[in-house]
Amino acid sequence: MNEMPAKLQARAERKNAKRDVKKRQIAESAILALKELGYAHTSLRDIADKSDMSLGMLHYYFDDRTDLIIYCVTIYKEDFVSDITAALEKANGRAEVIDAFSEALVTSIFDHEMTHRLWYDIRTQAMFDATFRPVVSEIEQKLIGIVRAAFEKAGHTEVTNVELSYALLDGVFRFLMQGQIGPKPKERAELLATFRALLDQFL
Amino acid sequence: MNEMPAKLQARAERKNAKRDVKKRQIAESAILALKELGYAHTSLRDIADKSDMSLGMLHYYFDDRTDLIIYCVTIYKEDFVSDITAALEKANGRAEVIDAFSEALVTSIFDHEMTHRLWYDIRTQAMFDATFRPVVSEIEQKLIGIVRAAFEKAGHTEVTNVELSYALLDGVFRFLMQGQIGPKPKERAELLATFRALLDQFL
Amino acid sequence: MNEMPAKLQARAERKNAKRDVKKRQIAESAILALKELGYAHTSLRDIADKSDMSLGMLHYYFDDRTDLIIYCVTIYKEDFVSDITAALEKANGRAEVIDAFSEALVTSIFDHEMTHRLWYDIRTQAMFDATFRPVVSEIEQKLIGIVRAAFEKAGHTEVTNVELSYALLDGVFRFLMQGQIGPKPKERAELLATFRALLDQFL
Amino acid sequence: MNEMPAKLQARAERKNAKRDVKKRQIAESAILALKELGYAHTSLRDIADKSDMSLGMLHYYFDDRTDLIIYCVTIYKEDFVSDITAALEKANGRAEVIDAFSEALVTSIFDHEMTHRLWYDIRTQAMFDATFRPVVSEIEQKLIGIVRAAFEKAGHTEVTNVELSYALLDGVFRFLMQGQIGPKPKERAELLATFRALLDQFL
DNA sequence: AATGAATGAGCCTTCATTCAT
DNA sequence: GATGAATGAAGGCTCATTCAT
Repeated sequence: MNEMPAKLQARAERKNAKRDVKKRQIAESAILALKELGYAHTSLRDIADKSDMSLGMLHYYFDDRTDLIIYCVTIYKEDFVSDITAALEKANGRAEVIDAFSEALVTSIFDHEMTHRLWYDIRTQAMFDATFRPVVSEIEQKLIGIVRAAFEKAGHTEVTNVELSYALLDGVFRFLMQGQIGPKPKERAELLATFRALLDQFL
Repeated sequence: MNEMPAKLQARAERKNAKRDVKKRQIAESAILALKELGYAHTSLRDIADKSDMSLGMLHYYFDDRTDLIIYCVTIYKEDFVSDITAALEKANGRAEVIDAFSEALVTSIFDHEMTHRLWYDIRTQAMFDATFRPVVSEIEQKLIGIVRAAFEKAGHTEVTNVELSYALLDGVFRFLMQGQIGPKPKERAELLATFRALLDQFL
Repeated sequence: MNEMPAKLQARAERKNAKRDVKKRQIAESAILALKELGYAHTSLRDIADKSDMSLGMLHYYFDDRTDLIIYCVTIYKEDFVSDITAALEKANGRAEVIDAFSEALVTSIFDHEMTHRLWYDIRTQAMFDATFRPVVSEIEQKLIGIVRAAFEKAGHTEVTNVELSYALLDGVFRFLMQGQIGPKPKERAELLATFRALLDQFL
Repeated sequence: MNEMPAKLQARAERKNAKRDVKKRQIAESAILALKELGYAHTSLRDIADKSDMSLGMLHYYFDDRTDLIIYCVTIYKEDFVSDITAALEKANGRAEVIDAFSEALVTSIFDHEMTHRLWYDIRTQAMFDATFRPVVSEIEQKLIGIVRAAFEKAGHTEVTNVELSYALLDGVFRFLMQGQIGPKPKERAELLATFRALLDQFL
C-alpha cells in the first residue's frame, strides 16, 4: 500500500539528482565564460554559445541570470575551500601549516587565477546588488573558517581576530593575484616567499 | 609674424581650460550617479538625468562611456589622496601618524563609503577590461605612495615592502567598509581601534 | 469475417471514449488556470503546473494550444447552458419564468464570474482569430436558444427578434458582471431587481 | 530678469507640444496595427514595421507597451465620442435624436469596425489586467455620458438608469458589429432599422 | 500512454551612440 | 557649443512545440 509512494519518491529523487548533475554541468560551462569576460560582460547568449547549449536550456534550469551566477559562485566556493582544506589537513605543526598554506594559496593563484577574478567580481557586485550578499557572505564565512583552521592547526588555542587576519590575507592575495594579470607577473618563488613571510608574522 | 600664433595659442589654452572645467563639472555629476548604482548599472541617461545635462553633451565632452568613467575615477583619486595626505601632513612622530592615519581612514569610510564602493568596482572591472588598467594602476601607485609617506613620517628611514603593507591595509579597509554596508555596521570607535592596532603592528 | 472488424471497432470506440474522458479531465484543469489568468496570459506550462499534468500530455491529447482552449470553451458552454435550462425548466408562466431566469443569471454572476470572464475573452479573440469563430458562434446560438426558450415558456407563441433580445440581455449581463470585478460590487438583490425589471419589459 | 524663465518655459512648452504631436502620430500608426491584429497578437515590432518607425522610437516616446496601448485607446475614445456628440448636436426633438443617433451608430460600425474591435479587446483585457481599468472605466463613463445626452436631447427631464440603457445599447452594438465581421454581413438599412426600433422603445 | 528535457523563435526593453538642428 | 530625437544592436526572458525515452 505504501510501496507506490516509496517508488514515486525514489523516482522523484532520482530525477532531482539528475537535475542537479545537469545544473552543475551547465554552471561549469557558464563559469568558463564568466571567468573570461566577467560578470558585467557575459550575456546568457555568450554562455550558451561558448558551451553547446541552447539559450532556452539556461532558463529551463535556472530561474534567472542571477540564479545561475549565484550557483556558479557557490560551486567555486566548494572547490576552493576543499582545495585549501585538503592541503591544510596533512600539515602538522606551525611550520608545516605555514608551508602548506602558502603553497596552496600560490598554487591557486596560478591555477585558478580566472576563478578568483570572478569571485572578486561577484563580491564587488554584492556591494551594489543585495541579491548577491547572502552567497558572498556565506562564502566569506567559509574563507574565514579556513583561516581559523590554519590558526588552530598551527597550535593557537585561543584564536581572536580571525576575521581581521582573513581580511588582511585577502588583501594581499588579491594584490598579488591582480599583479599576475598585468604585464610583469612574478615568479612562483617570490609569491611563495611573500606569503610565507606574512604567515610567519601573523600565524 | 609670431604674434598671431601666440594669440591663437593663448586662446586655445583658454578654451582648453574652459573645457576642462566643464569636464570636471560633468564628471562630478556623473560620480553621484555612479556611486549610487555602480558601474554596471549606471547608464549615460541616468547620469544625464541626475545632473542637468543633456545626453548629447556627455558625448560632446567625452569620447565614450569608458572615457567618462575613467575621468571620474581620476577625480576620485585626487580627492581621496589629498584628504589623506592633508591629514598625515600635520602629524609628527610615529604615534601621531598612527592616530592621524587611522582617523583619516575611518572618517573616509563613513563619509565616502559610496565613493570607495565605486573605486572597488572600477578596480575589479580593470581585471577584465584592460582599458581601465592604466588609471587603476596609476591610482594604486598613489595609494602606495601614501603608505610610504606614512612610513617615512613615522620615522622609518629605509622602507621596504610598502606594496605589501598597502595590500594588507587595503584588504582590511575593504573588509571593514563592506561590513558597514551590511545589516550590522560597527561603531566608529571600533573601526578606529582596529586600524590603530593594525598600524601599531606594521608601521 | 466481419466479427473481427466489429471487435476492433468496439475497441476503438472504447479507446475513443477513454480518450474523451481524459480530454475533459485535462480541460477542466485548464479552465481553472484560464479563468484566473485569461487567454492572453495563460501558458501551457501554467496549465500543466496548476493541474498535475505533464507538459507533454497536453500536446498528446490536443493538437494545439488553440485546440485545447476551444475544447475548454465548449465545456463551459455545456455547463452554463444546462444550468440555465434546468432553472427555466421548472418555471411555469411568465412571472415564474422571469423569476427563475433572473435568479439563474444573478447566481451565475456570483458563482461563475471567472468563467464568464473567460468566455468574454475568447469571444473577443474570435473577432481577430477566425479559428475561434465556429465555437463562439455555436455557443452564441445556444445562448440565443435559451432566450427563445424563455420567451416560449413565458407564453409568447410567435417569437421574433430573439437575437436582439439576447444581444441586449448580454450587454446588461456583461456590464453588471464587469461591475462586480471593480471596487464597488453590488448587492445580490440589486442585480436581481435589475434583471427582473429588464425581463419584465422585454419578455 | 524674469524674461529668461519665461523664454525657457515657452521653449519647454513648445517642446512638450511637439512631443505630444509625435506621440499622437505614433499612436495612430500603432492603432492601424492593433486594429488589424488585436492586442494579444500585436508586438511592438509589428507596430514599428507597419509604420516607418524604429523599435527604439516607440520606447523613446512611451514607457511601455501598455503605456502605448492606453494612449491609443484614449485617442479612440476622443474620436468616437466627438463623432457621436457632433451628430447629436444638430438634432432637435425626440424623432431627430433617434434618427441622428441611429445613423451615427451605424455609420461608425461601417467606418470604424476595426477600431471598435480594438476597444472591445482592451475592455476585455481590463477584466484580467487592472492596469487597463482606469482608462476603460473613463471611456465607459464618456459613453454613458453620450447616452445621457441623447436622453436629454430627446426631451427627458429626469433621466434614470442611463447606465443600464448604455449597457443594453452596447450589447446590441457589439452583437451587430460582430455580425459584420462574419460571413453574412447585413445591409446598412437593416442595422439602421434595428437601432431605430430599439431607441424608439427606450428613448 | 506519458513524460519532461530541450529548442529556438520571438517578445519587451535598455542603452551607447550618432546626427540634424 | 549644445541639444535631444532617433537608431539598432543586444540583453534577459517566455513559451508553444518537438522528440527521445
